[in-house]
Amino acid sequence: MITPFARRVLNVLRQIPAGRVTTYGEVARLAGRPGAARAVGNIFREAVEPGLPYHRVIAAGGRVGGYGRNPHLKAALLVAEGHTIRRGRILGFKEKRWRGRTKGRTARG
DNA sequence: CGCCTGACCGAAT
DNA sequence: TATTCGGCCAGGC
Repeated sequence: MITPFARRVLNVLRQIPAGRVTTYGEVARLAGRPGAARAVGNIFREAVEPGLPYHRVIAAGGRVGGYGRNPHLKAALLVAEGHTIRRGRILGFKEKRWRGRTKGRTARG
């Protein structure tokens, strides 16, 4: 079902650069609904749009989270992008965490 | 509007 | 570190 919110959520999803990860809560926030992390997960679950980096959205604390009927696939895709997963968590999560900025600036600009 | 579910989050133990 | 519990929100009926 295409809803305005789902629309924005998928839009944010497209902004996530490869090699980085973000959380459901962050996506919800960027989509304009802070706290709707659960809803975001539901949207991904129903979303059928191909070509979107669903696997780059993980749970808080660096936990991999779910992935429909293929939770292992999510981990595999993340590892394939250069991440390291240990005990269901991404190592160096806070280092690779995407904050919603594709245009990283190193001071001054 | 109420009821239920879920790819969640944060705090407490 | 792992487990438990309450809160939060969107979607479908």
